[in-house]
Amino acid sequence: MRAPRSDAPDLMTVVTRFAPSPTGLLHVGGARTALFCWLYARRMGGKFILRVEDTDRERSTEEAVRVILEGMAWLGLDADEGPYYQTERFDRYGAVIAEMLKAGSAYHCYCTREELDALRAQQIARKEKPRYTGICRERTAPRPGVAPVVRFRNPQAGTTVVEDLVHGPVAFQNAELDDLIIARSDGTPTYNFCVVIDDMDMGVTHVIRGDDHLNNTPRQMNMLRALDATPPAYAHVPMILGPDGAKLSKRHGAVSVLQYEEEGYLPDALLNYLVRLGWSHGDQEVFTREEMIAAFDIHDVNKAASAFNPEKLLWLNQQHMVRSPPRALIPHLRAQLRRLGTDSDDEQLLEGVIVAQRERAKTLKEMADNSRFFFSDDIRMDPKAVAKHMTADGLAALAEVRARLAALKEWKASAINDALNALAAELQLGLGKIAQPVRVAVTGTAVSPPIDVTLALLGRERALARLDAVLARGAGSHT
RNA sequence: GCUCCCUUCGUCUAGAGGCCUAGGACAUAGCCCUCUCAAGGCUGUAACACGGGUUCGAAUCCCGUAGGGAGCGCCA
Repeated sequence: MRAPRSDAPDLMTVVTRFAPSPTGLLHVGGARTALFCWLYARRMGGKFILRVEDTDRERSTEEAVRVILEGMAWLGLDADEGPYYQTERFDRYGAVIAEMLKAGSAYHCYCTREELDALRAQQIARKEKPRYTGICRERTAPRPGVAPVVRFRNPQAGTTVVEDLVHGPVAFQNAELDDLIIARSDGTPTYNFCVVIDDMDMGVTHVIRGDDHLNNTPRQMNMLRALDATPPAYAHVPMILGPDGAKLSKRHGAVSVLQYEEEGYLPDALLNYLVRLGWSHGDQEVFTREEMIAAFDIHDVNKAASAFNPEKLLWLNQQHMVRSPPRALIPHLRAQLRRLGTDSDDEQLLEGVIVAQRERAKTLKEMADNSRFFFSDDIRMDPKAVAKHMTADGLAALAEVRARLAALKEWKASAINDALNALAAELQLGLGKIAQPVRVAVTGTAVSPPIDVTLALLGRERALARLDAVLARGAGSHT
């Protein structure tokens, strides 16, 4: 019944845990809390536990559990233990409650919901803090016809100080804390109690969680002390606000982290963004996973809430795309291509496209969008680009380009570049006068990677075929 | 209402009494580079919430004020 940790205080290895309740999605706020827990455990060579807080059977769903697990997996936040489920530990909670009842640190309360509601209403009317006044604290006899709840007997005097790792010491008067319910009238244990028992049983040394739990902490510490256990270290990290500084909403980030996968973000980029929200390491902005682990310290986390900035996330995502080995991006690009109804298993082409496009796209989705013409011959011609560049002059240049390119011995970017430049010089035109019609002809748009690179990647056959198609059409329209 | 928390450029942050004429990054403006679009380089605009103290000296320490947030459930 003791916290394992207190048996071996000298073997104080760090144990953290992420404990989401499966009543909603894993959004960026939760993901950041999970990240901090994970990072701190990794940094300290400790253990990271995943625990699902599903005591509220009404609101918990299996779907939510799945989404949370998938989100954690996508982010690469691997747990050393778990997932544990609180619903599988009800026997244990029941045993502890029985013990506390016997020891007198908990008691039965026979007040009905109606009575409690009325009490609360009165207190609010009197502009008092709504709280349980301890009506049943000294009651010894049961009240017929009422199934009791169990309340924790909180100390009424003194002060409880939370030595918070991010906030510093925070003092609470015990008199401000009322006797919270630890078991409902149907016997099921409540959240604040389960957390305490789980953290104790699992040997959690560092509770890293959202700011919103700071007020719960003194009660949890008091329960731990009533159980003769030493409270863990606490770190309450601030919440994430929407870009407008208001509470995070669906519009801007209160969506599943898996949404970011769909939109073409790299997990490491999202993690990088999240870790820099409320934490910094000198002037460094871009971190690999390893660098984050090496540099992270929970003590350096800021106290203030911070606003989510999608633009910076975008920038970071590009930084990560540019810095990671191109081949590593292949599966990601292919996943996005499939969403567009194409695909390719030509690794050389894929890698070439990634290198050519990574500086021109903020996300992999955008990269795929901009790269369709590399993978599908069914290209859409942008009417504006056609109107602007497929002029009589443009078509004339195109015909000449076609001839020169067809004569090329070697189909590679440098040779193509030389040929185009030579032609431009001969015709006394800027390279743009030639490159743009070619670009429109082979890509359908006025925007693409450098024309030599684009043609080289496309390959001789496909490039010439596309030029021919446009020339045929162009000739037709002039007759 | 009560308790607790928070407050540096638009945003993320650096800053632990003199190094601050407040630094970096995103965004933004201009210039350079340039076959398009980007990327990149350079330059610029832009902040210590307010008021009192303490001190030779305060973004940094103390006290108030204002504004924001959280908690106060048989929710988690």
